[in-house]
Amino acid sequence: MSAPARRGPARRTQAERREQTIGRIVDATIEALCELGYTRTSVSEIGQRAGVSQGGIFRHFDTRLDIVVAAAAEVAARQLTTFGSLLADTDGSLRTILELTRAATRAPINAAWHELLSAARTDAELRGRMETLITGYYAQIVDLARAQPALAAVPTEVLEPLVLTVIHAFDGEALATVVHPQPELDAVTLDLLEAMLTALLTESPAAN
Amino acid sequence: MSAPARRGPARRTQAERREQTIGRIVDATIEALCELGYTRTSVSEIGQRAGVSQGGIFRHFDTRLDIVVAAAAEVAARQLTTFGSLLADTDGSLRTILELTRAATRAPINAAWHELLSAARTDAELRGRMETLITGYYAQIVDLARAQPALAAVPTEVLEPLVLTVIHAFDGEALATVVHPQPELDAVTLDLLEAMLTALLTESPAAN
DNA sequence: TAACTTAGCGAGGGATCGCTCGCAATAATC
DNA sequence: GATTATTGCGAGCGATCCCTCGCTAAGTTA
Repeated sequence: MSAPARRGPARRTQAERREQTIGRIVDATIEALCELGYTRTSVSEIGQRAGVSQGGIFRHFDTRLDIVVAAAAEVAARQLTTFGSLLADTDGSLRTILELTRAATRAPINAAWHELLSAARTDAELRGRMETLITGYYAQIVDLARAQPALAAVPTEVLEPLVLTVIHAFDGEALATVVHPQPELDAVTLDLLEAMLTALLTESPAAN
Repeated sequence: MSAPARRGPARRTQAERREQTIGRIVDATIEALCELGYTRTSVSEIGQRAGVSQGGIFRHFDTRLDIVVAAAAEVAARQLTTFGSLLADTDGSLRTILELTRAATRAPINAAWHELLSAARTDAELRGRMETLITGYYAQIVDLARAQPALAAVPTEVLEPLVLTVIHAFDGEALATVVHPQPELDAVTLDLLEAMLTALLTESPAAN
């Protein structure tokens, strides 16, 4: 009865404890950002969701800002990996790419990203902390697009604005959908985007 | 010396006082939404900008929510009138329409609209109060587009998703620009949108 | 086992939040 | 001019915010 037959959570090293707790805190932060928005994602709210006391959180993060910045990095990383793997498992048709992109922008986790972007507009400190992250995020998205055969006909210099514009369109759509859903237009909009892109690609594949 | 030679603000009726104060409060709210964002637009912040004490504001609005809802209505109305008059004073070319639309979405006042939309996502009460307003707002925007000769070739049933998608693209662009500005892409993006739309219109003006 | 470091807890500080309420000033009514 | 209604003020209430700090628990090192 004195051997390692102990009840409660299994014995963990300090590094494991720390890593797991930080993981729970970041997960909880993303969750709260999605459900409650940026400002209502308070430290105590995060703590309740993560199963960590308010004070305990500050053992791993100096300020609330550090927490949300870590959450932002995690959101970007997850979006890139999930979107990348989804993209690899399908036919590379333009239609499929558009559908996956819309699904990614409407995913709950992307709402957390929107919250952070929106908050960064009026929060100079958050904006500064997110700048390089956002630059890398967009760059990797464009890289993913560049590897798609369906977009091979797009001139290099217009690929970036094209990809970003499509994403912006879906992002704006996702934001508007929450307050003003129009499910009957979803299919039409996707047809429209596909038609516009194919028309653009078949008309002047190299020039302009 | 007893005649109406009185110093200070001119004599106003109660209706005038009320109307002017409410106007200053709404203006201050829009201003604060642009500069500080939704949650930092506190009642005392609004009061300072409007020159009204915190308690005085509650003579005209029962809750903070009522204030921001009034501001939302004012923003929508202003955007519609200014955009409509700008549109009437120019050639109705597709390029000009796109440029005006981008300018409207990047205007400071539109940031207030974005703040309200974003906040409405996680604030059920605000969302409920803004629903009809947003529906009417979008409907009037589509009506403006429907009156444009440059878009006469667009089939009626695809005009709405087309207009909304372009606006969403500009909205998303405006949001991203704050944290990740790419001024060198602005012109290219506009060229791209114009090319996509003209390609769509010239290719299949009636079918599909 | 003893000494030490790290992880976690929760009460409390200082600040701000939305909102209430008694009071003063202005306008309307008699 | 006297009375009443409206507008405006600002101290104060309860709640919540981020963060600090003294403390215990868990893991590490000797």
